[in-house]
Amino acid sequence: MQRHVAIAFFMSIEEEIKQTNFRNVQQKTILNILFTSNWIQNKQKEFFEPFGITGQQYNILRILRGQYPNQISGAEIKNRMLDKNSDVSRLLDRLIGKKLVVKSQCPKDKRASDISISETGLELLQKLDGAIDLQESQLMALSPEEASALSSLLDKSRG
Amino acid sequence: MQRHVAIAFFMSIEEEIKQTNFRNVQQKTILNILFTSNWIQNKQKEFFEPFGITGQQYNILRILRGQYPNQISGAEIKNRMLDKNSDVSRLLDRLIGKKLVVKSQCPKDKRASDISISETGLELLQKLDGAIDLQESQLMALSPEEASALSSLLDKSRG
DNA sequence: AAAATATACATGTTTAAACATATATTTAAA
DNA sequence: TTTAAATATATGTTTAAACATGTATATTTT
Repeated sequence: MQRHVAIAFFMSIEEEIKQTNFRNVQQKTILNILFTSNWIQNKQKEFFEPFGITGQQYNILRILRGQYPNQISGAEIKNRMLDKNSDVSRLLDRLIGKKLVVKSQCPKDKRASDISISETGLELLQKLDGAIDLQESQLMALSPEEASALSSLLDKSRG
Repeated sequence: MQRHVAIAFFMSIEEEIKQTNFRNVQQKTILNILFTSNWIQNKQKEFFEPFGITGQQYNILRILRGQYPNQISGAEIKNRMLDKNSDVSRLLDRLIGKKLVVKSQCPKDKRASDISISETGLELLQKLDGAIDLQESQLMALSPEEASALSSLLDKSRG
């Protein structure tokens, strides 16, 4: 049997924000979540830049592909978004401008709109898929078990 | 001996963003970090609003108090911030406008500035301290051990 | 059915974030 | 020592976030 030793180097939150005194471990953890979120968003911005979309726009495309070929309303998109404050109306305008999304009035409820991802949008996502998996595995340097534990703790933390 | 049973209800990330199919657990965890960060920031915004400051401004005041009575440069503040893209120059302008921060030219390096928290700023933080502890313990509904495990996993995830 | 209320979305306005560029000063190189 | 490169910060400009308000349609109440 062969033994494998993985040595990983990473910076603690203390090093990242040069702070060692926290009021308590809960505060430190809150700062760590905010810091890590910014860190992920910066990596994503870099990644998406050559494709001409933002992380938030990708988020919407991903939601729409999940429903494809069904259409959903703007309100439903908002419900599913990571940032519940998003200005969905104008985010969609930009995606429609890029021909990645199509919108029509909902016949059953004329206030609402039927939104779906376009062929062009699907093609873009398809082109991104492989790269995304790679990028995400690099972004999240944890084993499946560790990632799962992290996700559960986050769920619980929002109690 | 008495037994205590704590029953906590919380929503999983699947429920929060109404998505059950993730490409892998790493992707789910990334989305959970981004979602939880937004969630925290929304709670913080609500909390800080009556005090007339934003979460980012509080972050700077906290950094400056950590150095008090020493002064630090704008660049050093940036190094210690959660969001390394912050526009420190104009964030400081706003804090100076509120008389919470004072700035002078650094005599040793005339390019740089010496920044410190004002008496008014210290008083504001002092007024906030108790409320912050309470708010943070509510924001982070985890035991010290769980919070610590969460923070460690976040550190490791940025490998 | 009429009036009141709620909902889905759009849009106007104010504020701040993002990004590039400019300026002064300091440090390093030729 | 003059020039070049780097650093600290300020500022101009473009873009998007935040917040309020408006408009049309739907639902509920009386």
